[in-house]
Amino acid sequence: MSLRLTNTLTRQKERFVPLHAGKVSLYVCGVTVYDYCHVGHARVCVVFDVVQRTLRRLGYDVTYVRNFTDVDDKIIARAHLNGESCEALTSRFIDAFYEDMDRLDCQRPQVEPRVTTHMDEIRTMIAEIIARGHAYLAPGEFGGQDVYFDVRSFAEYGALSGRAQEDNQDGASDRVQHDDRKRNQADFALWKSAKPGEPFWTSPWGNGRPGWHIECSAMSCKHLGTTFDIHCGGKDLVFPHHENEIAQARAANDGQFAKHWLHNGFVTIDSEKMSKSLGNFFSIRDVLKRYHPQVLRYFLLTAHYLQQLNFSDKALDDANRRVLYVYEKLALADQVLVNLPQARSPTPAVCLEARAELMEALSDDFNTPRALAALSEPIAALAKALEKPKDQPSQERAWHLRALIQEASEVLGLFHLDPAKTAADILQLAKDRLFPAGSEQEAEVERLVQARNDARAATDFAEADVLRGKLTALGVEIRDSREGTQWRPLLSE
RNA sequence: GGCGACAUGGCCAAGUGGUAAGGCAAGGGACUGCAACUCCCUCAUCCCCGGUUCGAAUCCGGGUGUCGCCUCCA
Repeated sequence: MSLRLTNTLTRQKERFVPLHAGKVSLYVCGVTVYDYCHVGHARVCVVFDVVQRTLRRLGYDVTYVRNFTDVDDKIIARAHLNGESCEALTSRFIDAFYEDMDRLDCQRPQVEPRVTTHMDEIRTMIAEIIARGHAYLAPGEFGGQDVYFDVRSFAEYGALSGRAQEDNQDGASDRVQHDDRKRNQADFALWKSAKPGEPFWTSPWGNGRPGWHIECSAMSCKHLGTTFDIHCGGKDLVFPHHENEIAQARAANDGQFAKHWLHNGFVTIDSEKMSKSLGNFFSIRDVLKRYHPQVLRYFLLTAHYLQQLNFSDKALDDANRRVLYVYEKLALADQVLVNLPQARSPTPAVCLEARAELMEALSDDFNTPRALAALSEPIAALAKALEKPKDQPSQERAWHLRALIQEASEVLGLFHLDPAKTAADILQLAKDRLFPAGSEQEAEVERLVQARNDARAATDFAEADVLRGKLTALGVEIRDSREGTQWRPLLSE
C-alpha cells in the first residue's frame, strides 16, 4: 500500500514519493518556549508523532527534526516581566515541554535545533538572500540595520497560502503598524536591529537578532538539506510563517525546499480556535491533572488531523470511557493469557484484516479515526474471547487479538502501557475529579458501601437499595461480584 | 474587503460517484435479590434549492450557517 498525503502546496491528496528511496526527511515547526504548552500544541505533537511512527512502520528511514524557537519578542517580554534571563526562561519551558510530550508518548525527534545555536546558519542565509537581491537594509531604530525580505522580488510569493499579494488587506490586522522603511508593507524582517536591554548577536548589519521566519528556513536546510520531503505545522502557520520560509529558502538556495506541506487543523473550544491571544486555552498539564495522558492522546486522534477538533469535558469523558474499557480488557487478557506465552494456531482472519485496514487507514493521509475504527472489531472480539477464559480455542484467539492490538498500539502510541496500572490510574483520576482522595466525601462513600453490604448480608434489600440510591446521587457506581463490592465514579452521564 | 475550510444519527466522527465505518449515549435481551459491570441485539439516507449521471452524502451551480487566515498564533 502506498502512502498518500494532502499537500497544502497543491491542495490535493497525492501519492508520496520520497526524494531518496527508503528515506524521509521530516521537519515539524515546534513551539516558542515562553509558556506551558496548551492542547493545541499537544495536537501538533501527537498528530505528527503518529505521522512519524507511520512512516517508520511503512519501512522508511526517517530523519525527524523539530525546532525550538528560543529567541522571540514574547520570550524577551516574559523574561523581563519575570525578572529572569531569556536563557533561564526558555530552558525551563523546554524542560516543561519534554515533560508534557513524554507523558503524551510523543517520541523525540532525532534533531531538535534551537535558534540560539544556529546563528551562523541564519546569518549566512540572510547574507545570501541579500547577495541574490531578495533583501534590503533599512536603518534600525537604535542604530545598526534591519534587514527586510523583498517580497516583490520573489514571484512565487503566495503560492502556499493561495493568495495574491494584493489580496492581503493592508491594516486587516491592528497588530501591524505601517512602516515607511519597508518598500512594501508585506516585506518581513530577516534581521532586527538590537533595542536597548534586549539580547543580541553580532552580524554584518550590526547587533541584532533574527526575524521569526528565517530560523526555520536555516535550521531545516541545515539538517535536512535545501530540498527535503515533508514540512509540517499548524494551519495558522501557513501564512505568513511557512510562506516566508519558502521565500527565504528559495531565495537563498537553489533547492526546492519542502516538497510536501502538512498542516493540522485547530483545536477549538465552543468552535472557536484555542489560542493564547483569545485566552480560551487549557494547558496540557492542567488537563493531565484531570485525565490520563492516554485519554488526551486518544481524544486528539479521534478526528482526522486536517479537521478542527472541539475540546470539551464531554469529549474527554467519552474518550475516557473508551480508553478505560480497552485497558480493562487488555488487563483481563494479560491475566487470562499469563500461561500462554505463544499461540500455536494460525493468525485468525480478523487479525489479518484489522492489521491491513489499520495500515491502509494510516497510509491514506494518516486517517487516525479510521485506524481507531479498524481496532474496534479486534477489541470486541478479544472481549468476547475473554468471556470463556478456560476454553483453549478462546485463549488462542485472545492471544492473537492481544498481539494484534499490541502491534497497532505501537503505531498509534495508544494502548501500549501496562494495562492494569493504566486502568487503575484512569480510575484514580476519575475519583479525584469526583472528590479528592482522603476527603470526607470519600470516607462517607466507604461508610455507605459498608452499610449497604451489611444490609445485603441481612437480606434487607430495601435498605440496601436506598443506600445505593444515595451513592448514585453522590456520583458513585456500585459493582457487586463474588469477590465483593467495588465502587467507582459514575462515568456515564 | 480578499482568500479558504467545514455542515453526516442524541453527541463525536470516517466515508469524495454505486447504494451510510467506528466511538459515546440510548432502547431491548441474557446475567443479577434488584441493579451496575459484562456479553448479545437494535438504532441515520447525509443543511437547503437546482443541475449532471443509469446511479450523488460524494461532482457542478446557487443559497443558509459555522469557523479560519490576511504578517502574535500549533
